[in-house]
Amino acid sequence: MSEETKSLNFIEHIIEEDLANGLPKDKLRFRFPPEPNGYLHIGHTKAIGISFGLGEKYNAPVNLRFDDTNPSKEEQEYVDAIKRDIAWLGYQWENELYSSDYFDKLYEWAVQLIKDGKAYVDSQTSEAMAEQKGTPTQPGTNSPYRDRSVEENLDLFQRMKAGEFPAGTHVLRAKIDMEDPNMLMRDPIMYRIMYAHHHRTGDEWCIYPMYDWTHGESDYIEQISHSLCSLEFKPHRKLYDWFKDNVYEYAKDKLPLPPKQREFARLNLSYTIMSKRKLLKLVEEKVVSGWDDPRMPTISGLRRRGYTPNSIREFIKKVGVAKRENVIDVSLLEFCVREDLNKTANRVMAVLNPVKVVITNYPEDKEEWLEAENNQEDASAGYRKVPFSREIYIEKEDFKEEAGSKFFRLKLGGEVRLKNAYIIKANDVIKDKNGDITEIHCTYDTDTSKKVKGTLHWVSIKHAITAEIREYDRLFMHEAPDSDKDKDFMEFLNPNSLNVKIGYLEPSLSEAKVGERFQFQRLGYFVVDEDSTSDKLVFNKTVGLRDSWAKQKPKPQTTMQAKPKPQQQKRSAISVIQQLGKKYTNYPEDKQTKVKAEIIDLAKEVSYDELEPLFATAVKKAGTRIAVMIALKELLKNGLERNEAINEFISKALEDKNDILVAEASEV
RNA sequence: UAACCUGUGGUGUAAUGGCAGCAUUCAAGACUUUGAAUCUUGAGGUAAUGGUUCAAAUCCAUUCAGGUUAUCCA
Repeated sequence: MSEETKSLNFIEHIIEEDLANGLPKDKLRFRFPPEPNGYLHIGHTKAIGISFGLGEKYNAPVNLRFDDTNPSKEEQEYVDAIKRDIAWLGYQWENELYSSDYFDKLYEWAVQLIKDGKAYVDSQTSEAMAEQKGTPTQPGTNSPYRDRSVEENLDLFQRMKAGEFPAGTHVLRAKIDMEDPNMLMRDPIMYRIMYAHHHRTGDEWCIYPMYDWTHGESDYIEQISHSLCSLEFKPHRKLYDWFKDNVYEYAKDKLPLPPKQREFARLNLSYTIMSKRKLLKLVEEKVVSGWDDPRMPTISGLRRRGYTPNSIREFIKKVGVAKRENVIDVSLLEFCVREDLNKTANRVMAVLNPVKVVITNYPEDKEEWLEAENNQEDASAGYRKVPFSREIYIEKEDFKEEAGSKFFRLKLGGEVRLKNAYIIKANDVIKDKNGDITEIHCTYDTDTSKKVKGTLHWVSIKHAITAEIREYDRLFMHEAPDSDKDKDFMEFLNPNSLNVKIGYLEPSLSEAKVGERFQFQRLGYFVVDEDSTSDKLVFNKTVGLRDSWAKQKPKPQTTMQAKPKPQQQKRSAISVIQQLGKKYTNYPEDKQTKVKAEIIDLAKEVSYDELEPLFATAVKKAGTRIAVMIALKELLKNGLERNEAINEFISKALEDKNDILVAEASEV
């Protein structure tokens, strides 16, 4: 067997084990089963990435199955949007399927279960049934209809299907166990009566199967080998298996592979929400412009924001798969787009907060078209020309009349390089009556070989084109907006999540097309929004560049006072000694020598009061005792007086069965 | 407080009993016609306590903490 050096996640381990136990590789089959009741968001991408990723890894088919068993919530619009988003991410499904395709088969199996005495029609109100259900701590009680005869059940179920009863009057239940500690096993409902138009089956059905009855059986019909879902479905597994085991008896000849449900932790992203219901609320209350608002965590929102499919797939890969609750920092997502866009986005110059610069020694009617590299990360991206003239804009932030040596940008009397152009020196400023700077007067120097610390981006005023620039901040000001028990997530909305301004861009951008991505040098990545028209460009800011300068100065009026990172405290010397000790006996000799020296060094910072409690360390923990002994020796050497406790600790150590400990102790 | 699940640097994820890695984040430096990128270096971790073992993040026990499950939703 070839040694797999790459690390596997727990699902891959399960699959490898199944393969090792004889599951043929060509039987591997996965599925992604969204309900078409909303748009896909970044959280779904994890599930998509897992199942489709496994498909790619094992060269196995992955079905796209719409779980459409509740016609009151589902719409074709969502089906279309989901397909578009998955395709955009670059995944290919084997078959496009619908749970509703299996309504006939499910009905047939339900009848079979009734015949076998494993399902019955209950005719109580939902309140009465809830009452009998019990609680997690109290067992439930049987329905009075539980022991109806097979004939009666068959008759009623058939009439339910035929539309003879109003909604809510009857349900079909599986007959399992009302006392099962797992609430889902207490005679779960399999069918309810619902007179609703289904986006695919129309008015053909008036009874609809419930999730638990549908999902596992759909997996089974499609011969899915591993059915992967999020952790919240863990309690459903027992029921999933119950249905599967029973149905297997009816169909095993034609459908030999019983699927296996496994659960992983869903993705949570800091400063955002993932609940479809809550996202819908943002749309309905017009907090955002729609499902594809660039601030939304939906795939369509991220797409419009300028994220690339690649960056999202990379993000999902980095996030990994496990079973513990997690909150992923948005900075990881941002890292992933920057990494991708850095390699692919062409650089251009744009000024968003302009101040005018007049180059006094540059002729008024002169203009030059200078060569600029499109992307130094990609030699094939080529060059373009940018116009230079006597009057240009630079960013207000890039000029100060006076500043310290840490300020690399333009200041009076200082020199700075203009990207792709010349070196200029600021000589004078002109101010209006409010004292605001209206013009900076500079002189230029054609010798571009000299070294200057700062480089600024700029645009020629005469040639600049304007565009609407939409800058976004996070939608919520709380790290976990929907986790607060007392406050509604809407209270954490950031009132300044959208900032619209006019930007001045180099003229080459007049050719830019919707969806095209650029790096505005020194500012960030921007994408042409679909709101652009032939005479007005609109750009969305995808993400800023990393800015280690901004971190050094106190943040100006940011609305979003980013929470200071919890200090990564240095650990105390004693706890480090303790930790080093734990493994001591485990190390090879040369490492022991190194660790010992380290402990001796650390012991200089340790007081006797810190050390003494560790004398009581369990006898078995020889390593820790050795470390304590080494530290103690160092303390004694530095003048610590011996006392009762020390003597006892040493004499006990001398009798220990661990040779290293004895050796250390005897040196005292 | 019934059942089930989960605890590894700030965050995420590896290590199936054998020297706790990787990524991100943060910090310092080098380089730089983007205070970007790149490169170098550093900081930071096995929830606690016992036990089994030559050897424990890993196995056992106890404790602690967090989560999930009670819709004719999925």
